[in-house]
Amino acid sequence: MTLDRLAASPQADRERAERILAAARELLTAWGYKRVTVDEIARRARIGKGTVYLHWKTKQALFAELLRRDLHKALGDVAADVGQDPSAALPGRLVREVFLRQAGDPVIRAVHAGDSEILGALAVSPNGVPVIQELGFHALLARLVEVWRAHGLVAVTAPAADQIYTIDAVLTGFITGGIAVPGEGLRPDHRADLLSHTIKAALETSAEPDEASLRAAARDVLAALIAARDALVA
Amino acid sequence: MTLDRLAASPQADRERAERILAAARELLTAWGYKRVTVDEIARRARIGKGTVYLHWKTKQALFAELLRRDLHKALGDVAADVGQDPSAALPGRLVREVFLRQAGDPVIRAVHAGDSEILGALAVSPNGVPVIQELGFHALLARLVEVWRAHGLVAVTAPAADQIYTIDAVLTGFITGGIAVPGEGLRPDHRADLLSHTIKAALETSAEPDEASLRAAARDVLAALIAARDALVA
DNA sequence: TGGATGACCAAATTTCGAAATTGGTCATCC
DNA sequence: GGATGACCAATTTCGAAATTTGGTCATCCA
Repeated sequence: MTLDRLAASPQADRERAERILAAARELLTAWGYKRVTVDEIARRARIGKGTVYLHWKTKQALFAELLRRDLHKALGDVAADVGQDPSAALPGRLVREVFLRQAGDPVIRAVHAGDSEILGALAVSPNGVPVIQELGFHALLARLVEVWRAHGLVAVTAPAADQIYTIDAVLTGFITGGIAVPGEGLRPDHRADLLSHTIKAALETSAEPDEASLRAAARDVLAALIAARDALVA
Repeated sequence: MTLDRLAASPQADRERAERILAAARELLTAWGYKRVTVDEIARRARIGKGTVYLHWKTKQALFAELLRRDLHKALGDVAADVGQDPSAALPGRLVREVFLRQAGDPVIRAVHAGDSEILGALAVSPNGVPVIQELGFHALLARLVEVWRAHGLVAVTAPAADQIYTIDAVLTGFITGGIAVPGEGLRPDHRADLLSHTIKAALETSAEPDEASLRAAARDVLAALIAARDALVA
């Protein structure tokens, strides 16, 4: 998404873009989209303001790439987990990983929570569609459910649409946190365990999956994650 | 919570208070707390503005009673269900009922969702505590989990605090709805079914409860609901 | 000579005092 | 003596002036 235009050297050019993105990320989590000025980003990256516009056409485009970068990394990390251990492809386990990524990254959390305070103009795309949809999260979730069903990891007696909705609602509930329970007495990884257990109980088949089908499912889940990750670059 | 003060007749006085509350409820759901003026309420109730202040000391006090009234009725309704059918006391069933009440009542929904757009100054009490906590929702939930555990309807292997948190998060997730899934393609009662199934799977013991303990649990659940309801009046 | 820059501009946002509105009171009136 | 609406202080809204900011481009070196 960087503008095509020659620089001193492709090497230096890329490194400069990284410096700009790093400055933008810092400011975004600290101040939120609206309060961050391009001037301030340039100052932190120790370049002129005009130089920012040699890399991105608009402020929005810059932050959109920032979002894609973070999400790209998160999806890659989750995919790596699945590659390491096939059982990480199970619904409960996978949702657990997603939860922990957002707990550890303010930007990703903002996306999942639809936090317009931080996301500002990025919260909804020009078409009025929430970024998280724009970013293909729903398509990925639908694909994952499809894979899980195909490999018998979740019950096929219930409609896939219901399972998608359930996962989305439960994940959102754990991310935003409940209303009634005061304070955050629970550690993120413990909350992740509760979420994992809930998803597992609500969706996974009671029978333990055999090694072979789990391994096959993991391969498809991995492919879906990588496909979703790579789709971000397009 | 009405001010103690003599009126033409206790009968007429009470009826007038009801007219005021009805007008306030209409306006609250249509415009939200902040945009509703006491003047407009009085106009709709066809009385002078000063008369409103013969019933409540402040605008906040008026709406606080409105909230309590709606919640009082909802808790009574749920209690009635449990009285009718003991199996309505099961976690999944009970949460289902709560979900349907909030789906059907804009004021209750606003309370559960923490909708400060509608609740305005009511969203948080003067102490900065969310209304829903102030209204004892957490205490009720804790008590219900305690009862369910005592009667073997939910597993006692997991800590009660975890179960309370889980119910709260899941319920909140279903009320606010997920982020990724576009549109509301699902009917409220169908969403209620999915919620019910999720809670049941995540918390209830696998063994079907015997008639006797279910009946005993229902009695305690009923008592807890009534106690929570009556606590609103204090 | 072309990549980097910051002065510059139109548009959006913030400021802040004036004007209007509103929660709450109370002298007045049936 | 219960009900009322004119009235008041305090808050909110309005709006125009002042400031800020996203984005451009003539200028400047390396």
